Amino acid sequence: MVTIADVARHAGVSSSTVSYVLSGKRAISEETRNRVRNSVLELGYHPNAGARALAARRSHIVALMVPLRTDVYVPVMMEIAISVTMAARAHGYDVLLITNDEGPDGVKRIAASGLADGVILMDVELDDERIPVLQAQRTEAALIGLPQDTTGLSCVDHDFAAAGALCADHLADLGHREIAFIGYGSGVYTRHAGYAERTLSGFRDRAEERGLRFLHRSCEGTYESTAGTLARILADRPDTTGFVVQNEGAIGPLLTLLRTSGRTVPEDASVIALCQDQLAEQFAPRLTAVTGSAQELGRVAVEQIMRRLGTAAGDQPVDEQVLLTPVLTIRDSTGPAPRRQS
Amino acid sequence: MVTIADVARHAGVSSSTVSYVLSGKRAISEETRNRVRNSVLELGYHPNAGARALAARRSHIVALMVPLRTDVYVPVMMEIAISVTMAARAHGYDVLLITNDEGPDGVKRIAASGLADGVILMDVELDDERIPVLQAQRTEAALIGLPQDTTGLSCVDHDFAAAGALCADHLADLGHREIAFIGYGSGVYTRHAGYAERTLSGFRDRAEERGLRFLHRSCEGTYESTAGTLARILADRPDTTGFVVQNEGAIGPLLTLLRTSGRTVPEDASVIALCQDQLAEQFAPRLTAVTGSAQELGRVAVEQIMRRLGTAAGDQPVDEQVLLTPVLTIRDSTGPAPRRQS
DNA sequence: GGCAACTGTTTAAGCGCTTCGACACTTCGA
DNA sequence: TCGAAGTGTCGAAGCGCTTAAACAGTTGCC
Repeated sequence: MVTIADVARHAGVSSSTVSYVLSGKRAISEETRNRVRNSVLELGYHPNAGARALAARRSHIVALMVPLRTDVYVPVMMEIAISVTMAARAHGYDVLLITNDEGPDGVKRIAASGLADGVILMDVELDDERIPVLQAQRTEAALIGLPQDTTGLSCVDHDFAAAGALCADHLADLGHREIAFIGYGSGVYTRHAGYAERTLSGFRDRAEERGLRFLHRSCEGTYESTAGTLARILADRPDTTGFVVQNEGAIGPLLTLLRTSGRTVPEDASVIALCQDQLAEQFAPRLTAVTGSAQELGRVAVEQIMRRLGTAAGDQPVDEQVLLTPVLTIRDSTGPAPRRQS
Repeated sequence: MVTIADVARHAGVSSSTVSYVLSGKRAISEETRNRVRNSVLELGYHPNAGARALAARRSHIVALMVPLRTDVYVPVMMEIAISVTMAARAHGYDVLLITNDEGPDGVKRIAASGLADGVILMDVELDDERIPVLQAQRTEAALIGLPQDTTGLSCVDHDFAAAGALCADHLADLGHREIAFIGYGSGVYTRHAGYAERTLSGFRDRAEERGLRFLHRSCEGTYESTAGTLARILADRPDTTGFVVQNEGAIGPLLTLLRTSGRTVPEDASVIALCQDQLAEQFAPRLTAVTGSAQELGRVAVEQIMRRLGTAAGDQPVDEQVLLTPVLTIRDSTGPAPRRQS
C-alpha cells in the first residue's frame, strides 16, 4: 500500500506538502507541485479514504436512499441513481446506496457514523419521518420530492402540477371535451404521494379552466385492472375521447383495449402519457407524452447538497425548492377530437 | 458527536473494553457487556466510520459497479442493486455505487484508497478489462456474469444455456416444429455479451436435439424493429408457430403484430419470453416465461464476497462459479401447435 | 541596513478507533 | 501450597491523513 509518506519521500518533501499539493489549500511552488504530482502518478498513490475522512472530518461520500416500493417506475429510479452517482463523482464524491427498509434509523446511522457527509432522499413523502432525524443530526440533505413543510430544506422535483396542466391544455387545444385521467393504484393516493396528487390537481385545475369534463380513475397497472378501469370509464362517460395515463403499466393494456373495443388512436381517441420519452417511443402509435428529465433531478439534487456542504457551518442555511418544467412531446397518439356523433 | 471515549466514561470502563464489547473479539463479563450496551444505546453512539476503517483496515463497504448501458432490462439492474444492498447490510456492510463510466480506473481508485473492501461487478464481459486490475490490487471481488477465464474468481449468473434449452423443450413438447428466436439488438452479439450467446446456444443445442427447425433474428426492441424482424421471419418461414423472445422491448410489439397479422396467441402461435415474471404478467395474454431471480443473483454475489473477505489473506482463494437454475412458468401464451394446414 | 510582510515548507498534534501486550485476579491440578 | 492456566480489563501504540502553527528564506520599503 502506497501512503502519503511514500510519496513525500519519493518527491523529497514532507508529507504535509504532498497533502497541500493534493488539496490545493496552500500555495506551493510550481516546481514542487510538479515533482509531487509526478511521484503520485509514478507510485499510483490514492489517499486512504478512512484516514482522510478521519482527519478532515469529511468522508466525501453522499448517501442516496432509494425506496423499496415499486409503484414508481423502476427505470426512473435507476436513472436518478446513476445521474446522482456521476454528478457526485464530478465533485469528488462517491455515493453510498441505502434502502428505505432501514427507514429513519438508516439515516441516523449514516449521519452519526460520519459515513456520509450528506444524504439525498428519494421518494419523499409529504410528512416524511426521515426529515426530523436529518435535522436532529444536523446532516445536510437534498430531497427528491416535495414534503409538506420545506423550511430549511433543499428540494427538487418535477413540476407535476404543470405536467398535469400541460396534458389538459393539449387535449383541450385539440378540441376534446370529455377526458379520463387514469392514475396510479389507489394505494398511491391513500398514502398521499405528492407527485400523484399534484399531477392530478394540476390537471384538474386546468381542465376546469378550460371547461373540460373529466373523470379520475385509479388503476393498478395490470392488464385486468386497466380493463376494469376502462370499462367503467366508458360506461360512465361513453363520449370520452381523451385519455391521460400516469401509470406506466397501464399504457400497453390501454392501447390494446382501445383497439379491441374498435377505437383507433388517434382518430377516435387521443392518449397522452405521463412517462419517459424512451417508453413513449416504444408503443404503436408512438405516444404523445409529458416528461421531465430524471437525470436532471439527480443532477440538481447533487448540486444542492454540494452547495450546502460548501457553506460554512455558521452560514445561513440555503433552502431552495426547484421544480423542473415538464416538456410536452407531441407524437402520434393524440389528434383532433372526432366530431360529435350525437 | 459521541465517541467511544464518551461511552467508556459513561459506562465506567476503558474505551478498549467498549470496542471489545462491540466487536465481540474478546471475552467480556456479562455485567460489563450490559453496562456498555446500555451506554451505547443511551448516548446513541455510532462508531465513526473513518476511524474504524483506518484502525481496522477494513471499511465495511463493498462497491457495486453498475453498467451504464441500457440494453439490459433496467428494472433487473435495480433489483440486483437493492438485493445486494440489503444482503450486504445483513453482514454489517454498506454498498458504494459506482458506474462503469469510470471503467477499470474506478476499480483501481476504490481498491487503492481502501474505500471498499471488495467489489461486485455487474454486467461482466467475456474478456473484462476490470478483472486484471482487481487481481493486481488484490481486491476481493464477486462477478455477476461469467467471464471467459474464471480461475481464482467468484462468479454468479443465471444459467442462460439452461434457460434457452427450457424454451426449446417447452415448445417441442407442445408439438411446435418451426421456431423463431427473437434476440437482442445486434450490438449485444457483436460485443459477445455472454448471456445473449449462452441463451442462444443453449436454445440451439436443445432445438437441434429435439429436431426443431429454428431461426435466430436480432431485434433492437422498438416497435419498428420488431415489425421488420417479424416480417422477415414470416417471409422466410411462414410455418413458424413458436416464438422465443429475449428482448423485453420486443414483447409488446410482437404480441400486437401477431394479433394484427391475424394470428391468435396461443391458438395460432405460441410465445415464450425470457423475462421477469412481473413483466410477463403484464401482457395479455399473460406470458409463459423462463426466469431467474435477480434478487438471488445479488444475494449470492454478496455471500461470495463475504466468504472471500472472511478468509485470512494466506488461505487458499475460494473460487466458485454458481449458475442459478432458471424456472419455466407456464401461462397463457403457449399452447399446442396448430395442426398443419398443408 | 534593518524590519515587516510575504512565500513556501516543515513540524507536530491530533482525528476516533482497533488491537497487542500487560496486568490483576481467579481457578485448578499436582 | 504453589505455579500454571484462564478470565476480564486496561494502557498505549499506531492506522494514514489534515491542518494549525512555526519556521526559514526572500523581497520590499523606509
